[in-house]
Parts: sequence; structure tokens; C-alpha cells
Amino acid sequence: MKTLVVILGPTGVGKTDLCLNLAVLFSSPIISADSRQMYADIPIGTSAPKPDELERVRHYFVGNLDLDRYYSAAKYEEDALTLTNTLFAEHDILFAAGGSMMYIDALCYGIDDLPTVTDDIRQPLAERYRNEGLEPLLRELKLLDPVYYRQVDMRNPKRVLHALEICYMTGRPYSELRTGQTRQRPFNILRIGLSRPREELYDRINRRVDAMIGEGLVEEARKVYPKKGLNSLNTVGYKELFKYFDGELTPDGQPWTLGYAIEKIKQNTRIYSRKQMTWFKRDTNTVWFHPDDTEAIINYIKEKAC
RNA sequence: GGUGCCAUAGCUCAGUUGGUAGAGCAAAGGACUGAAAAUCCUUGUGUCCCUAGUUCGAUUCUCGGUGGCACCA
Repeated sequence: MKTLVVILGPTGVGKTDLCLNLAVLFSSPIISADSRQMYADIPIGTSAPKPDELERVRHYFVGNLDLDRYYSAAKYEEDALTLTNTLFAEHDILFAAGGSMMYIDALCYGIDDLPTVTDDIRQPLAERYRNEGLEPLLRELKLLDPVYYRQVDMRNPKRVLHALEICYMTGRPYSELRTGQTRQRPFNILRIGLSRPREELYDRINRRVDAMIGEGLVEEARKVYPKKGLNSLNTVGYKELFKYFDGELTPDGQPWTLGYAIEKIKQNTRIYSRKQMTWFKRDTNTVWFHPDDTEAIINYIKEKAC
């Protein structure tokens, strides 16, 4: 039986290092599940695997997208599934590693079948939100999809807008298309969670941000700065540096300094890591390990997958 | 050394005409189905610097002390 070993956990916990060792040991390639490492031109700020690491083990979905390319969890599900199909012809075990919560769940459990929203639907709605605010759009959602209207987080513009987009796209209520069903995969899935005590994780995050700066994150951000409006760059590490470049004011009314931006990057990375843990903890199919506990992890994989 | 101002939540501060207090930021918890490193929600007990006094009652008023800042010497 074929097995997909999914290595997940918060940012900075040590997924890349561990997975590299496992991939070598089990002679498997690595399927990245990271929504930002997929983009080319931002390897430093996203802690993408280094060139020598990419050489040691074959990686997929790293640096393969242009920054202006639209991508999504659903697209990832499709692409990753196609890929596993091909790779399982030659491997019994495959490794997937990443921290993008929704991408991982899309790969493991699937995501509902919805059309990709086109610009001619998205733009006018986005503009109405900018001009009129959320209220009129909520009223509209109430008419078009009363069921989802009752469930939706009414203060979250993204949720409200997306529901309307789907209603207009399909001519049907969004709630009708939300089945929430889990898809069966033609392979076993072993979910391995990596975690560390919070202090340890925070310390690693803080030091990793300093290391990124040393590797040239500021220059990397400056190079992509002209494209700062793109979603791919609405990313921790870049958005803070853009504010520094723009001379944004702190709550004290002072312009952001580089040091302030670096502190903000650390802080937002820490917050992000907590958010990841909140999401990952919910899934009871995940077995958790400390990343240094390599032997236990290897034994667990051997026991379950070989 | 003198005079004035300040001392309240981890930080910056507001406030209580005397009835033990609240914002922003930080921090923590949570939600999450096609932009997800996104987007959104919830959570505020702290010797109100210390001592004494006035008072039924002081963080609030008074005296003194300590620390900080400013100005004058």
C-alpha cells in the first residue's frame, strides 16, 4: 500500500531539516505544502529550501510560480494529487511537508467543487465593498443565500465577498455547494505533527528572522517592492519591510525604522505560528513529535508505512 | 541645593467632583472549504510608588519620603 507521509507544524519548528533527512533515508522526493515557498523571487523571506538542499532531494512546488500568478488551495489539491499519482508509480512512500493549513487539508481531505471566480465577477464586488462597505453586500447575501447568511462571519469581508462571488458565478446559493465532505484518497495518509515548547519555538523564530536579514531579506524585499500589491507579497517578512520603505508611522507617530520592521516580522511570525497550531490541533489524526526525536519518528513511519 | 511637574495593567497613557479603575499597543484563546504567511472574532484585578493624617471610606485631598523629568542656582 502506498503511503503519503505529511509533515506539518508551525513555521520555524524544523520541518525542512527533518523532512530532508527522512526523504534521504526513505529515498523519496518532497512535495512542499507551502503557499508562499511556491513563489519564485522570495526564497529568503519564506525560508524556502536552499539550492544545495534542492539538489540533494527532488522537491516539488518550490519556486515554481511567478509572483503575479493566481493560485489557491483547490488548485494545489489538483496539482498535488496529479503529482502523487505519477510519483507513486516509483515510490511506496512519499513525503509532503509544509505549514499552509488549508493546502494540507485540501491535499489530505479534499475541498468542495466550486468554480474559480473570474475577474468580471470579482472586481465589481470588490469595488462595491470599497465604496459602500459590507452592509449592502450582507443584505444581498441574505437574499441570495439565506442559509449561508446565518452561518457566515458577518464581520469578515473575505467570507461575505466570496459567498457572493460564488452565488453570482454559479447562479446558485453558495451553501448548496458547500458539502464539507472528505474525499477518499487512493493511498494511506500518515499525518506527523511537529511541535516544540513555545519558548523554544519563539526563540528559533526570532533567530531565524535575524538570519534572514543577514542573508539579504531587505534587498530581496526591495527587488519585489514594485509588485507590493500582489497577494503573494501579502506575506510576513515583506509587508513589514514595505511599510518601512513607505515610511509608515508607528503608533507613536514615528516613521518605521528597519529595527522596528524586524521586530514586527518576528512578532507576526510568532502570531502566525500560534494560528497554525490552533488549526493543526483540531485534527485528531495527527500524531505529534518533537522534531529532534528523529528516531521515534522514523520508527513510527516504519511501523505504519512499511 | 531651590522651585515646578510627574509616579495607575508588560508598554504608552486616560480617569475617579473621595465609594478600590479603563483605552491603545503588547500578550493569550478561538474561527476558518478557491487570495489562507490571508481574513475575522473574543479576553483587561492592577499592593492606582511608600508612610502618616483628614474622612464612615483615600488610588483620588494634606504632610513627609523615595524615584524620574524640567527649569533655576
